[in-house]
Amino acid sequence: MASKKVAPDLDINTEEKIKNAARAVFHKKGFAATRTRDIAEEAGINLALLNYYFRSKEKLFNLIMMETFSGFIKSIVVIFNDETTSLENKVESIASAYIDLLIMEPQIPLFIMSEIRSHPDQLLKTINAKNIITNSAFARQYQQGVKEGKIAPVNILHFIMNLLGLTIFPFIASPMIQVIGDLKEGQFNKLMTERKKMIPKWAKEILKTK
Amino acid sequence: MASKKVAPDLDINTEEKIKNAARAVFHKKGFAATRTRDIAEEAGINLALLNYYFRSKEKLFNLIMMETFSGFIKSIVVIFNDETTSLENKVESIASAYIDLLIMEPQIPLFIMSEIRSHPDQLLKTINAKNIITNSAFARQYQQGVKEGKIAPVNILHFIMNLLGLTIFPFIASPMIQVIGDLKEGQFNKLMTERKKMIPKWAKEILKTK
DNA sequence: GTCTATAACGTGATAGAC
DNA sequence: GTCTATCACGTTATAGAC
Repeated sequence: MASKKVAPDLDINTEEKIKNAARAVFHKKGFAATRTRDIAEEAGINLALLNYYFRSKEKLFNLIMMETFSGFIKSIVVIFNDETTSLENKVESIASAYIDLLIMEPQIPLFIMSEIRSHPDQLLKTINAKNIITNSAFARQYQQGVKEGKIAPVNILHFIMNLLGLTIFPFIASPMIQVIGDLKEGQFNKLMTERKKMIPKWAKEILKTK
Repeated sequence: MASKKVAPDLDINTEEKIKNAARAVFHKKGFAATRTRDIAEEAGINLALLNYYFRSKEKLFNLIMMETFSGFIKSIVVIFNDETTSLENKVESIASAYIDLLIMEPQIPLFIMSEIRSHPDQLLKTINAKNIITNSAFARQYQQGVKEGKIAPVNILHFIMNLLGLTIFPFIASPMIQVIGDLKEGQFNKLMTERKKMIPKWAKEILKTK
């Protein structure tokens, strides 16, 4: 039995090689700026093979987009719907999970936000809208906190925007941040790691602010 | 003398008409997904005219990119370097100025962040790096606050990321926010307007949090 | 300055040999 | 399944008439 390979796709099948290459290139350049030839080259295969396996650039893109987007959303949904954790716990988990993910794959948020601009439907299919939020344990705990006077009576959407903004925005703006802060290799990720501990503290104060 | 027109470009010259159309289309779709024909059509002129005035798609894009980006940055720089206002004042001004701007032109942040991904040099030319931050009145006031124990000793970059994240991120993620929140026409902007008052309060708490 | 027509090129996709 | 060669098409850019 072959050993699990973490590193490059040496002995995995061609279909997987193409998908991995497509993911990398699409994430980096977006749909419109990506040429199928780029993907083929990245995968170390011939252009014709790409169409043999996936029929078209668009079909391949849709596949990658769906996988990336649902993976990105799933993290939130799972954490938000955990009945066994406190609101504070959920905030910590979100910050921690996303920062870990985004240190590994920093292009994901910009990729998703950019492509949604041109394929807005993709989004609506994958998410089943308000239910995710309206019916989550997270929302119930938030409203409960408001009722008990522990949380300021502010629209929960503000808090969600705040939490995601604090967590995700730095990765979207990283080229600007790195220039503004004159950061060297690795310093950016060090800052992001610091934020895993800071964001829950900031969020806690935000929750109390009227 | 002709009266100032806020609305459509009826009697302005062709060059300006093309630039306005190019700005609109590039902002919406990005460089790669934009076809020069789209711009020509939007401008109500012929495709050949575009090349007559601007030589190439890329030259036209660079022009728009420079204008958009420097306009976007200038707001920060001016506010950050005002010696006559307090730190708190500056936070209010940033939130207020950017939210007003982004309600009018919500595509700007995503446009800038996306295009910097492919043209990272453009950025470095326009910003003269660390000086903007390191030498600003804002930075001095921040360090002063830390020294006096009024502000928690946290890297100023964190605070900048927080402030911009709270202000700008909702516009970048607006399609997602609108679905998650099941928002109707206009409700999103109403939320953003609320944030003009809330962000300074949240920022104030964040500044104190160790 | 503005248009129509077209050249020149890049890219997605397929035919067909192996 | 994989490759080379090529087609078909869309897009940028220009030539040339008005």
